[in-house]
Amino acid sequence: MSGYLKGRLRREDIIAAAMDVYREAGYHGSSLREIAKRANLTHAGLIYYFPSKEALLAAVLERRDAEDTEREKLDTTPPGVEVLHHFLAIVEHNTRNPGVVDMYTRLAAEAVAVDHPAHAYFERHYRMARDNAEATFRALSERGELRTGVDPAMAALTFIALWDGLQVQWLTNQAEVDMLGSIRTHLQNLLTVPLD
Amino acid sequence: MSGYLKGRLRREDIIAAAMDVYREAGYHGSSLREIAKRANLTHAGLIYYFPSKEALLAAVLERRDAEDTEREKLDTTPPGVEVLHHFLAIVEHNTRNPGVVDMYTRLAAEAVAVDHPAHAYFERHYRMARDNAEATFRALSERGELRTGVDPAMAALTFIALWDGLQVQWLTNQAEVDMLGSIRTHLQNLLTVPLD
DNA sequence: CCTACCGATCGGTAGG
DNA sequence: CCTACCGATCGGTAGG
Repeated sequence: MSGYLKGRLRREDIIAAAMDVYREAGYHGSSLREIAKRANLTHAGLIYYFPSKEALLAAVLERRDAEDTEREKLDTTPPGVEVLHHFLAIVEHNTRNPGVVDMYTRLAAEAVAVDHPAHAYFERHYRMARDNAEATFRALSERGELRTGVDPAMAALTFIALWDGLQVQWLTNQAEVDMLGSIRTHLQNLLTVPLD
Repeated sequence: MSGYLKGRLRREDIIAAAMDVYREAGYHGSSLREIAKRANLTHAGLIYYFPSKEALLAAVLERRDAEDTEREKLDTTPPGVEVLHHFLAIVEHNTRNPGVVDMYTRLAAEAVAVDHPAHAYFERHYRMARDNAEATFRALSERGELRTGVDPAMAALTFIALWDGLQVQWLTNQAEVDMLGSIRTHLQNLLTVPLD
């Protein structure tokens, strides 16, 4: 096994451990010592791989985006009902992966503070999500597939806000909250065509 | 000025300072020393008034509820469209008080963690909000004022989730987000009668 | 209400 | 990648 490969695997272990700890304690609440312990090394050893606490956070966010091949596909899907199906597929995927949702929600909430190291990341993330949704609703509107009086920009904002809010409710009580059904129903209520 | 009065005023100062710091740093991110400094005493002095960090948090949440005479009024309003007007009045009031919304959102997000000292408080808070909304939609449904096929329980969950999600978006970008308009439009879309 | 202190924990560095 | 350490900060206590 080459030294480079070993190093890469070690980094992956550390990132996975960091995601676990961020999920439980947020960024500020987590310590390099706790993350290092779960990756079986000392906190000084961790710093050998990631030069600072912030650099590790950046690596975690970067890998999360890299994993999101779904988002990649989203970018290349032409605006229309198909995009809504893509959104729903992501929600369904999330339903089977509460850990990632939990980590993301935890960090996003913390990063509302302007001086949080992930603030810029999430600002960009949300803007892209909103723009994407707005373009979709606009295309639907031009084809007459959006109910009369529904404004694409407001529909986009409402959709993203609903998605976020539902994740929080779902994380608090997964048994009682039908995240996928609620979003599907909400979208269907905006459309003049069936969503199936 | 009586000693008791002085003590009560001092406590109010400390609680106000705590709300400020919680808003900026959350509960775990804030220190008794910083809160104390803003209330013009030492952190040991603060502990003279509130025996622990958790006791101060409890006092902050308690006072926030006490201030919410609006919620009190909500409890005594019979289910129906009038309750929706009450909800919208709260949203409008919040629009003029970003500080309190910010503090609440920050704490609520942090308290998703089950071992957070405010976890039980927010669980109760959300359950009450959801139950209240569900009873309202149910009453509307029985009078035929809810659109066909709208399920009161799902409408309540969706409404609370949307409200929460919009607050986060609004806090991040107050200029671009029409919180009140979005909620009003969403509600109107569920009804068969005008919301005015 | 303060001064003075405690034990614990933090991110990061030195030096190997 | 570790041991050993630094300066800073934390919540809480003692004792007045």
